[in-house]
Amino acid sequence: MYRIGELATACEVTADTLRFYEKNGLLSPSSRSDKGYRLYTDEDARHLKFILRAKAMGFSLTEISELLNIEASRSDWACADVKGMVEAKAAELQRKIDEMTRLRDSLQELADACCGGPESAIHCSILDTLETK
Amino acid sequence: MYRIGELATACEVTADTLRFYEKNGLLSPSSRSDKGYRLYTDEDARHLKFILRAKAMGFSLTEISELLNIEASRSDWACADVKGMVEAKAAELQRKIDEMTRLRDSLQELADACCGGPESAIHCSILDTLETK
DNA sequence: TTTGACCTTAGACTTAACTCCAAGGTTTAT
DNA sequence: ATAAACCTTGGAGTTAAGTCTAAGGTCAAA
Repeated sequence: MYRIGELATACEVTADTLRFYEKNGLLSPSSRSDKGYRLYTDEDARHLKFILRAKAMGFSLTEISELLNIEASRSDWACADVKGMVEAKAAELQRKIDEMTRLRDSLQELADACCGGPESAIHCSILDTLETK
Repeated sequence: MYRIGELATACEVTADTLRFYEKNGLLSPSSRSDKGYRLYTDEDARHLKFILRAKAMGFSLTEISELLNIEASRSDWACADVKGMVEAKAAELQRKIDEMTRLRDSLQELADACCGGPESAIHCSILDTLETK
C-alpha cells in the first residue's frame, strides 16, 4: 500500500494530480487508512501507469476515461472499437500536423523573403506582407 | 467610419472579439460617436486585417501585440528583429510538429498491431500495450 | 410611436489539466 | 515533546482567446 505522496513520487506526478484524477473518476485509491489517508495498491499503480501511458500517446483525460471503461470490461467490446479510437486519434493528430505544417511553411516563406539584415524595418517585406496581403 | 457590428461582419469576427481586442490593447477605434458608439476608420480596418493575418499565421495575441508595436515604429527596429520573430515561431511550430508526428507514429504502430476485428477485446494488443509496456 | 436591431458596460463563464492555498489533523524523527 | 514532513478538504486561480449575460441606451423603419 502506498500513500499518495509515495505513488506520486514513484510515477513522477504530484499528489495534487492524483487527487485531481480521483475527483474526475480516473483513479480512486482502493482504500483509506483509519485516519482517512488514501492507500493505493499495486493494482492502482498499474492503473495509473495505464493512464500516464495513454496520456503520453496524446489521449485526453476524457478519452482515457473511455479507454479505462473498455479496459475494465474488455469482453463487452470488440477489438474494432479500440482500434477505431486509436485510429481516430491518429487521424486527429494528422489533421493538426497538416495544419501546423501549412503554417510553418507560410512562416518560412515569409522569413525567406526577408533580408534579415540590421537595416531599419521600414521596408521590411514581412511587415509589408502582413499589412497588405 | 464603421460601427462595431459593421467592421465585425466585414472581417468575419464578432463584435465581442473586437471589444476583447480593444480591452487587450490590440485595436482601439479611432473615435467614438457623441453617444459613445465605437467608430472605426479604414486605417483601423487595415489594423484589424493585420491582426487577423498574423493570427492565421499562428501568432498568439501577445506576439501580435509585439508585431503591432514594431509595425507602429518600423524605423526603431531592424529587419533582423522581425525575421527573428518569424523564424522563432516557425521553429516552435516545427517542434510541435515533430512531437505530434512522434505521437501519431506511436498510435499508428499501436493500431497496426491490432486485428481490429469484431472479436472481443479480451486479448486486444492495444490494451495490453497500454497496460504493461 | 413602438418594435426591432443595434450599441454600451461590467463581469461571469468556457475548456483542459492541473496548481495552489488555507486551515487543520497525523506521523515520524530527534 | 516538539518540529518537520506528511496528509485531509474545499475552493480559488491559472492560460488563451474568446463567448455570453444582464441591464440599459440609441436609432431607423413602419
